[in-house]
Amino acid sequence: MSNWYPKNGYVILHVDMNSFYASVEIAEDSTLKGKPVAIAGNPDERKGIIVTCSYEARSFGVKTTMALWEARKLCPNLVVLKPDFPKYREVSQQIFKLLGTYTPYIEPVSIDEAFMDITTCSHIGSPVEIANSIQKVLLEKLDLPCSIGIAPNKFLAKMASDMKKPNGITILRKRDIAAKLWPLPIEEMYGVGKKSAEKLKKHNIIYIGDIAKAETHLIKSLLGINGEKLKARALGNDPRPVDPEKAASFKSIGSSATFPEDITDFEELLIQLKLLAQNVTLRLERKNAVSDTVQLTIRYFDRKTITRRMKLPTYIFSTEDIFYYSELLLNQHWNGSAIRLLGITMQDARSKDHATYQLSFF
DNA sequence: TCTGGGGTCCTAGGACCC
DNA sequence: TCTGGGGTCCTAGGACCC
Repeated sequence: MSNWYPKNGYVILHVDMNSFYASVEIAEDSTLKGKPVAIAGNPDERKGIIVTCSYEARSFGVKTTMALWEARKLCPNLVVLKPDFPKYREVSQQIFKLLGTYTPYIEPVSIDEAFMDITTCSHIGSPVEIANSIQKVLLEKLDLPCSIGIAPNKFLAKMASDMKKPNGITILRKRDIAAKLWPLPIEEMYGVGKKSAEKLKKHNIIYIGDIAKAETHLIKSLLGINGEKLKARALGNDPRPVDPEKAASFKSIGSSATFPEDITDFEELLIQLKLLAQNVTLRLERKNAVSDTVQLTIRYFDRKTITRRMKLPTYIFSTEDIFYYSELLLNQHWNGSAIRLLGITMQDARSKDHATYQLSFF
């Protein structure tokens, strides 16, 4: 059993850190161990929400995206911390470095998640032995727990890592699908959100197994191309390779902010817009990127949200340029109502090196 | 006392060209 | 003398994920 390696297939791991931000804080401050800990954006603001929380906090019913005041009501002793993203990014790098000692075929999915293709790692050990070793190393060196899924493709590995938390290792072979995957409600399937679940339920598609068995034309008419993909995955098929190149790639880079109070004053909006432009510049610099499409997001007091974008004839990257064009967009499209959130996103971003030809015309 | 911030991918309509 | 079909670019918005 522990020597499971398919003759003509891949072995993919999905490594998922458990309540990552909270775990990083607890690893750093041992007095937090065993306490209900939550990371919340704007801990002092009324609009703060729970970003992550420890399993102790979860036992009180505290959940991700829950309003902070609501979480405090459920768990009066909740320890609430501000997120420290630079710290999490750094720990994340240490994690990926450790994962890199097993194989170079690693695709980071987010700050705390990665796929690993260990098909050619049989000299290190069986998949389960490798997963055990990874868990042990991350726990010993960084004091961080993770769950790992082992499967013949990315989708199944992802679903598997979700099945045992925290500290789980789950194998999901093709032959396990009917017993382990199909009984799950569709909401738990990666790629099925609230909207899709609603549509599917109207047609009596309740469990992942129902997606697998559904007529292709039905699922396609309901969800389009994504529906076809979902059906294939529910049947255990996912051709996507683990792509280490993805780590360095990017398509858009942006920054947005929800204000403590809605803003109606134009001068105040400009001040906020400038701050966003500065932030976007920093992010572009970090990736050595430029872009020729500026997108402004406006969320009004009633949460109605619009996006307006502008394609430019040249690449830009300076705060001045980004501010100039986003102000233009704001001027053109603001309807005058109170604004709750502003965001600037540079679309179609690319590395400066790839864009030097166009830039050289300046 | 409602609901953050960072992204990706897909769709769909209109303009324009051949 | 009533109107094809394909391709690409641009824009806006929706769904989803962590």
